[in-house]
Amino acid sequence: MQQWQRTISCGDLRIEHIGQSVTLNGWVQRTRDHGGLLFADVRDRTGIVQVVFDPDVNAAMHTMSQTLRMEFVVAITGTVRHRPEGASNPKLGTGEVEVLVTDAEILNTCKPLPFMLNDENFNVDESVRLRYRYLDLRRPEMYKRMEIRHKLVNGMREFLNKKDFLEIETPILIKSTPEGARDYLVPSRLYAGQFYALPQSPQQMKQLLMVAGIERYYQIAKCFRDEDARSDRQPEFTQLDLEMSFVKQEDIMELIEEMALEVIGKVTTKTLPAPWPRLSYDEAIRRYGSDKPDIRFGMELLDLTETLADTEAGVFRGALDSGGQVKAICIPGAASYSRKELDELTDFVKRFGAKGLATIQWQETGVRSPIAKFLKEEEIETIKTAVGANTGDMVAIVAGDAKMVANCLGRLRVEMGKRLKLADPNCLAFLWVVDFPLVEWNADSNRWDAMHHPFTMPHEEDLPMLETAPGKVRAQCYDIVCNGVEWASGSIRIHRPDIQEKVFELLAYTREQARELFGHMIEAFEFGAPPHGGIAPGIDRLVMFLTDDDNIRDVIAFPKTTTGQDILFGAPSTVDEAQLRDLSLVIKKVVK
RNA sequence: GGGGGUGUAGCUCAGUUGGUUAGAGCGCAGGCCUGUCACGCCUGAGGUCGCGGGUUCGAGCCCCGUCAUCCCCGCCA
Repeated sequence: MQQWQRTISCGDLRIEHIGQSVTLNGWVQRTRDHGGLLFADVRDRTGIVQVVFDPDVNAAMHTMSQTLRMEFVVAITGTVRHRPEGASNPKLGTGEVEVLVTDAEILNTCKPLPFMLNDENFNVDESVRLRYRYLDLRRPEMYKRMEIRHKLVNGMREFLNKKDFLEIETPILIKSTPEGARDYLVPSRLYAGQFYALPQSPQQMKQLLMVAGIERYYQIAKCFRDEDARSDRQPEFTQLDLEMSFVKQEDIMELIEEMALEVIGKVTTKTLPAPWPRLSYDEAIRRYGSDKPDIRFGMELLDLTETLADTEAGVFRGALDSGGQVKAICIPGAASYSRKELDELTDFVKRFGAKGLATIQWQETGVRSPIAKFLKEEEIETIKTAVGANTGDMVAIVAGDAKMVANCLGRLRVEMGKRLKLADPNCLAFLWVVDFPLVEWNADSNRWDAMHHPFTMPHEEDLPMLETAPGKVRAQCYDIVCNGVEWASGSIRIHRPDIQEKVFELLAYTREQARELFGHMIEAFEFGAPPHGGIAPGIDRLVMFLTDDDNIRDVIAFPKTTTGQDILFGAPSTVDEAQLRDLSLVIKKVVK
């Protein structure tokens, strides 16, 4: 074949091309050899089209076609024609037409595959897929994920460029600050015993860019955190990192909401309720038991503390007397749950610190409850009224420390929402969670910890409480949550050295410690730092929302396993002793 | 750091109470077939039952350890 480059993509072929001679490039998805005619499905990234090798048209090509195997790389030249009556394939976009091959060339062969790329019920162990990721990514479902990801990132860039943002790269080798997550460390060759760290986020750099007068910055930023992975968490992930000067919280929130609605709206058919609701942290915890509530369904937490204020039931009395709470969710239709199912739910909440799960089931035949003997009949009725339960429903009650109660019932609510399919899968329910506490008491280390990070600006009107009631100080901090998952986190930063100093003091940093860790930041703020703030939405998670994936690895081209390894490349790996010597690292025992 | 699931052919899986030569579908190899599209039909090759140890006359199956992977808790400012 003289000229093998494509003239059209496989997936684009339609009736309007009938009669044209075309050249296709792609991979052989499958062949169907009928002895005479041989059909082959040719795939490129746009789709699949059937080509026909007919011995009466080109005997040599027909003979050659019998050597074709799955995933051979081919160039096909032929005439587009209508498929015969009754032979069209409605499953393919190109199903009305086919290409009658006049010439063809095998551009490359392919070994027998380690797994089938085109199984209808694709179900291959992930480690096999990752080992051969370049094959896995050939599958149209994977290609679509990469394409959606690209479109989202591209949309964000276009939107922000239009709004006069500058995209600026920040370094990957930076200084380690032992705050928050564990740092990935990179040994320095020139300075024995010293290390760079990979950024957990470009947080400090982008703030310095604001001091530098950039005013509007963004970056599609890789972030690194050396912590254990999860199905929705990788040690290496991507954020849209963004920072603005001379703005207030409201400005950033409006901008990001506008961006998200515009960019996401272009690539999804899911419903995007707008404007996004706003919930204070306190309200989110109170109603949903979580600072990242899924608001696609109700089943909100109900406070029984008042209802049971005078109860003599030991389980509740103890919690109330020690200043705790009694809260509940009402689960519709759960009155029929068996003992086994209830035990399972009890085990579920116990994982999050609950001592137990008190249940009351209102069945047709009467009330069924393991705690009935501790409660007066009218108390059970009061509870029923308080939670609005009907016959057929069940109330699940957790008592104890407020934080634990919220967490347990919040998790139980999400779990039951899943089981009962209460959430609309075609809805992207974004919302803002605002007014986070600035700091949180850490009982283990007996000190206040920053809830967001130590550069977060308190609410102006709460500043006086920094010294008197730090736990009540609200931060100018705002998260975006979607369908129960944290998507973005942002804040207005402290730009005044005096406030920053007070916060460091509150966080129990000595002047020396603060200088040592954040001296460069403190100093920078002394040189005319403008008021500024920003936000950082997660790219991987956004793609997951749109592709309905619950596995973050599926939206990343080359992800790590849950155990932090790269199966394709074999990372991490041991290195030459010479390399270690260069880095002044002596490994006494090589750990596999 | 902890809890749980999985590991048998290239892939997906079955494998009875511990008992002869470990099976199926797909893929692969050879053959037949001119309208299939998960083409069909015939034949064949293909196994360190994750690895190591133990119990037993005998282990894919039971016990101990270990490795890999997945899910979760801790952790993730």
